[in-house]
Amino acid sequence: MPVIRELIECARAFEHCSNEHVRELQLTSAQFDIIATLGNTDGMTCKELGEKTLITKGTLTGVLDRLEGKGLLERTPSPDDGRSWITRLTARGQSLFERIFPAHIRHLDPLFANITDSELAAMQKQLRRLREAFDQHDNQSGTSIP
Amino acid sequence: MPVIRELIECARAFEHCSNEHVRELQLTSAQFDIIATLGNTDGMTCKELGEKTLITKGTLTGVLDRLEGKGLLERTPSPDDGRSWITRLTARGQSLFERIFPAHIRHLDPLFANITDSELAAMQKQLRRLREAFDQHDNQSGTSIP
DNA sequence: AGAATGTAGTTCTAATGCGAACTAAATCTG
DNA sequence: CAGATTTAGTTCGCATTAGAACTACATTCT
Repeated sequence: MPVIRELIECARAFEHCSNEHVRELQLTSAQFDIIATLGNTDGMTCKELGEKTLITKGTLTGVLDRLEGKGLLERTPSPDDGRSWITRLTARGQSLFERIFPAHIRHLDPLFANITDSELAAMQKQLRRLREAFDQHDNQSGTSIP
Repeated sequence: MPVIRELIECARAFEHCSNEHVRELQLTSAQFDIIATLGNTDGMTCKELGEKTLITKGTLTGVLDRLEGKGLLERTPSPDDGRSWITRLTARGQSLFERIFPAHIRHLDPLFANITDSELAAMQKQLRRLREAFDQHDNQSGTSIP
């Protein structure tokens, strides 16, 4: 499965590039991901955050705790749903976001310099297809009820 | 960066598929990876193992410790290099490998059923290109010495 | 309304994961 | 050959990861 190897290496290589820049800001990759997702929004629930950032809910609690500890975000009870919380950036968090997010984009941008948009789009399509095959397989082995 | 998102989702989806099967054998993904890499070999050094499995050396020590604890592998000092160890499967490890490796391949095989070899090859090539862009960027920011 | 079921978040455990500091051995210098 | 620099592997600290069990609130169904 050389594709798989390349897939994983590629994902790691990207994360490494991204990490390198993010670590300078005393943030981890996951923490940056959250800040970037919450930036310029009115906040969202844990569930939404998890879906957008691909962080599992069990992990999310810890990541959010640490960000809350740093004073970068706050959690308020949801008015609509008693089980749920709205997580949003604090003023400090928002200002951090505004400072680092564009810089991060600028940092990553050159990575894609030699690849055209249509190539990227093609890759995305292929990857999606592959992922759907994986997901489908998951469901099949999960649901043995006819 | 929707490609990146797809890339990461795809890698995770695969690992999830793989995990599901491997966990039944009381192994973690990383542990299986080691077993699969050492199977049918005369053993190799930590460094080689790290390169082949993409596991960082710091992590590797722990993974190998646990496998050694299970009696699946053994470490003997390298005759050539006093710093280095040869890690190889024990008889139990080898027999486990022979039992589970083909089964794992059979488990994963259907995932790729709907994708042709040439498509996979094309993806691999694209991913490689992308990864090389990432790696290159790493080196650039790392080495500021001309 | 009341029971069964589902869902949002938290907590827990065990294992990675990464990077940095460390030890010991090897290799490269001069 | 002595000293400086690499390299192999371990150790450490901290954060993340998956997954399962748990709590509390919502929804559904009758």
